[in-house]
Parts: sequence; structure tokens; C-alpha cells
Amino acid sequence: MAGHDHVFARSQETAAAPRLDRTEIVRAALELLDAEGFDAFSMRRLAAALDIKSPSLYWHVRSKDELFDLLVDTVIGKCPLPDGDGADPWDEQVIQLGLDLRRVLLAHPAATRLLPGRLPFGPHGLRLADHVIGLLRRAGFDDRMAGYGYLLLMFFVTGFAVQEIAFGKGPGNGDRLAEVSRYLEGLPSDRYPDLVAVAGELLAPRLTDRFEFGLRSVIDGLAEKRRSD
Amino acid sequence: MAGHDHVFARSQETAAAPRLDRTEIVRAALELLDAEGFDAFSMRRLAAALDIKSPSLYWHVRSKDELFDLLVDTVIGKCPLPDGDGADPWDEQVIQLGLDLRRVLLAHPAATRLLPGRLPFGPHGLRLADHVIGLLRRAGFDDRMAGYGYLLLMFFVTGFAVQEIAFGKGPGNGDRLAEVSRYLEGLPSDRYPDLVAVAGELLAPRLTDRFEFGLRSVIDGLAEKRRSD
DNA sequence: GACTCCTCCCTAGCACTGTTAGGGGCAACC
DNA sequence: GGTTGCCCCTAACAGTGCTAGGGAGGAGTC
Repeated sequence: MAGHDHVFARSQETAAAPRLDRTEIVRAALELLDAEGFDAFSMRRLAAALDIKSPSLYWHVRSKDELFDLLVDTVIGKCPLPDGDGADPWDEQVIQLGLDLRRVLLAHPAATRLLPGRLPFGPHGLRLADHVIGLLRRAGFDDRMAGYGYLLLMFFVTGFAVQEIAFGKGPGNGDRLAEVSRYLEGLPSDRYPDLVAVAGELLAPRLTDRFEFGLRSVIDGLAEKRRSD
Repeated sequence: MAGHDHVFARSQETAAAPRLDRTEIVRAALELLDAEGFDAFSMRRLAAALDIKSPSLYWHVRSKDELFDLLVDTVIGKCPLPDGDGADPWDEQVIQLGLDLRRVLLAHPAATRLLPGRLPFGPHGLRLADHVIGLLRRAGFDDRMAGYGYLLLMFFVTGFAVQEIAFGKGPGNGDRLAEVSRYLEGLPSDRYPDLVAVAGELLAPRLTDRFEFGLRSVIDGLAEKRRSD
């Protein structure tokens, strides 16, 4: 389609420098995921978006799975980390981190689908882990509890965000939430009395408050544990 | 290949009754997932395990995705629900439910990978939802909080179990956990000082205690909220 | 300048996927 | 006996991740 002007672009822009590298590929992949959704993603499509053929991708990236690892780490990298310890107490800092991470994940719903089952231990993921664990250790937690606090935070934020996205947070299907609500309300109330009764309020559109509340519960539990040590 | 003896089997076993139905397909699919893992699963393989050809599956099941919905619901259905309210206080009942659900999910790690991003609202999922919400309502929570309590429980248990499986809980890769631990310990400790310090204890093999502790924190937070209403 | 090496993209193709179109045997019902 | 509907089949389509192997062209060396 854009074959011929591609030749021009190539000879002009990138006579010496390679026109592609991993970061450029990851950037395009994230853009494709955001725009077209998870199901529309494939190596061939990504290659087309980069104006190359799909096998060329494999020179830069070992496999689709490795690319997904890079994608996840890139998204995690968008979560801001305060440099040094701020003035806030440790628990507020952890909660702020959780809120930021959730916000970042919800901004890339298709990429967030890659997270479950993946270990978030790319460079950015490691930096985040080190940050959280450091925060907890300086707050007086021992090594075991600090590590567990980090795991708990990640489990909670990831699990919440993924399910939240499943419930229709994605772009374009914002009314899926209403659709599910209607489905639940239409169920036979003799079989599921309590569920039907609360169905209207089960899937509130604004989950931020609920998220923060749950996160606070988890962190409070953690704080309690430290005290009892 | 086995075409001719298939004819015999057919005329003998299944003269009148249909030899296949959805529950039989789901049973075989779960067996295949458990035995061979998620990556080895395909409609053709499932068909082969049932001694039929893959297009025949589509007479019983609309799509692979619908089959996955059925699978998830079947696994959820293995979580025991006490009939009627037991003698235990509500929070202990909820925690017991969370522990049971996690156990069931860990027993089918490959099927659990299907859960994230899927709404657990098949028959069994609905029954579970109704049960939990009923428990909370009778404990004095209003409709909004009861619904949220259910969501929080599901988010937490699902998120925890999925990540736990990612960390190597699957069958056959039990030493992946040790491998990840070694990787973390080998990181440059000047760049990730706190992470490396706790790396050895980050991924404990027995996560049940940690799970229960986190779950208790969430439930305690919920109880607190009720009091403040 | 000719040489080789390395980078980075290409074409061709493999083995596989989910899924549909359409056909046919066979039991059950009128 | 004819018709209906169930339940499986073969054939095939469009697409997937990925590999083998090739070739253009810049970089470095003699």
C-alpha cells in the first residue's frame, strides 16, 4: 500500500541508523493494542503497522511472549515512583502507589490482559518492587513481611484492575456494564434472591472509591501485623 | 486412522443415547487442561480425546470461548457451599469460602488461567455470588456493601490464585519458584538493594498462611466499614 | 579497491489454529 | 413409508506464530 514512499523514507531518515529497535516495536505494539484491542493484535498486524513483514520482528524479539513481557514492563514503567521517601507516612505512600498503578493499568486495558500469569520482573517491575519493599522495610517491617507486603499489593491491584476491565472498563464497550447489570436483575429472584436484590448496585460505574477502600483494608491489615510482631 | 473400530464402538455403545453432551465435553476439556496444560489445549485435541472430529464440537458448543465459560463455571462449582447459615460467625464463613475457592482454583491451574477477564456468572458462579451476598446481608451489611464485599472477595481470591499459579504452582514446574528466587537473588544489589535483600523470602513455597492473612485483612476492613455506617 | 563480516530486512513455507459450509447416516415420530 | 431432526462427518478458509534461508548494503580490514 505505502510501499514506494516507504523506500524514500528509508533512504532519507535511516541511512545509517537502524530504523527499528525493541523500544520502537514495543511502542507500536502498545499503540496497536490500545487502538484495536487485544483480539486484533497479531505479529503480522504489528509488522504491518511498522511497515515491515512479520518475520523481521523476530530479529528484534525472541517471541510474541517476550514481546508481551516487554509490553507489561513498559506499562508498569508508566507508574510514577517518588524519588526518595516523601513526607507522607509509609501507608499513604503505598496506597498512592496502588492508586497510580491501577490508573496506569486501566489506561491500557488490552495490555493489562497480558499481566495475569506473568511475572512483572522486567526492569521497571523490579524498580517498583524494590521501591515498595524499601518503603516497608524502612517502616519497620522485617524482610519476610516486607516481601509479602509487596506481593499483596501487586496481587490486589492486578486482580482488581483485571476484573474491573473485564466488567466493561474497556474502550468502546462502556455499556457492557449496564448490560451485565440488566442480566443480573433479570435472573429468577427465587433462585438467587440476594444477588438479584443487590444487582443494581453490584456494578457501580465508579470503582475508584471501592478500590481505595479495599486497598486500605489490606494495608491496615499489614500495619496491624507489624505491630503484633 | 482409527476409523473402522470407531464404527464398531459407535454401533455398540451408543445405539440410542447421544454419546456426547456439554457436560461430557466440559469434563474431557478439564481433564485435558489438567493433564497437558493450557498451551496444549485446542479444539482439535479435545475432539481427539473424545474420539470425534473438531467440527462436531460446534454442534454442542457455540465457540471455544463459550466452552471456556462453561469450564470456569464448572471449576467454581467444585467450591463447596454450606447449605443454610452455619454456626460460625459470618466473617469466618466468608474466610472459609475464600480458602475453599482458592484450593479449588489451585487444583486446576490451567483452567484458572481462563478466569481473569471472564465474568464468573454461570449457574455455579451465580449460586456462589448469591450465597456470599446473602451471608453479608444477614450480617447487617446494606445492599451496596454486601455487593461490594462479594466483589472484593472474588477479586482478591482470583487475583491471588492466578499470580500464585504464575509463580510456579503448576504441576511439573514446581521448581520454577526456586528458579525465580535465584534470578532475584542474582540481581545487582546496588540497583535493587531492598529487593535483593528479601529475595530469598519473597517467594515462600507455602502461601496459604499469607493468603489467609491477606483475606482476613480484607474482611476485617469490610467489618470495620459496616460498623461505621 | 577488494575482501569479509554483520546488521536487518525479505520471500517461502510449515504446522497449526478456530470456525463454517454442506453432506449423510440414522433413530424417532406421524 | 416418509419426514424430521439429531449428530457426526469431510473439506476448506482465513489466519496464526515462527523458522529456514537468502540478499542488499554499510562497516571494518587487508
